[in-house]
Amino acid sequence: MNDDKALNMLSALSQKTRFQVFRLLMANGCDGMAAGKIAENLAVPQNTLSSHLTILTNAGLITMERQGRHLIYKAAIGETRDFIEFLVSDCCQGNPEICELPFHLMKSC
Amino acid sequence: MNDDKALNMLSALSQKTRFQVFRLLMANGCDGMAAGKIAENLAVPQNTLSSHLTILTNAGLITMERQGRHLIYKAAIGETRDFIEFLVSDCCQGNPEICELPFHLMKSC
DNA sequence: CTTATATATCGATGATCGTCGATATATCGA
DNA sequence: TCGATATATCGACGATCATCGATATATAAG
Repeated sequence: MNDDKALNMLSALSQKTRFQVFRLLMANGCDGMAAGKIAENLAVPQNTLSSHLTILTNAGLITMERQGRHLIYKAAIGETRDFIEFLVSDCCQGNPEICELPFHLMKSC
Repeated sequence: MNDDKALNMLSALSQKTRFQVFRLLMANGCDGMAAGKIAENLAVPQNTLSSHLTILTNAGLITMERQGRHLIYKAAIGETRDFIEFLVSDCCQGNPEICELPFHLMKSC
């Protein structure tokens, strides 16, 4: 994790539809969900959603794998954990007394 | 915390200068830093930084208080904790086995 | 091979955003 | 009260972004 990667993730998540996609996939866990199912769930046009999925994938927040004609997207749990750890890491360096930060997050799928 | 508030925070953080400001203030903890000092640290023009500070403040990520001619900005630790908890809260609802999530974050100043 | 399904890419358009010069406001010191 | 310091607001411009119709690609079924 580094500044640029974290910024990409933030910028990917800072859009309503993409945020909803991310949360939907998070809630769906290891099963993932096909692009079409996601579009249906969120009532977003197919091509619009597709470009959002590309952005989330490039940011490393979700992953894609093909299953026949379907593309299954899943939340990238490990990357998300790294991202969040990076987000809060600074509050401890200047003033360690402010934080209690051994937070054990999400196992991978 | 709710979707709109989280989205505002994400969108505030998804810009390089604002991200640097946030991390600088995080590292600076309870002392905070005057607007001018922040601008100097990050080598950003005064008025540009000022608008970024407004955006971060409106998002609830930082706070402002006047000290004489100076405006002291500080990271809003409690709000940040709420934000992060909200970010990862969903990964546990669908599949509680994925997460181990009692993470105790930052005390307030 | 042909048709249907699932999803991506292209291209254009309107909207939002970051930047910065100029200016305004607020506070302090003399 | 006046000048200096600290910071905010305004206005405009160029750049980036989200959306969506149209089209392309890939896979499966018949």
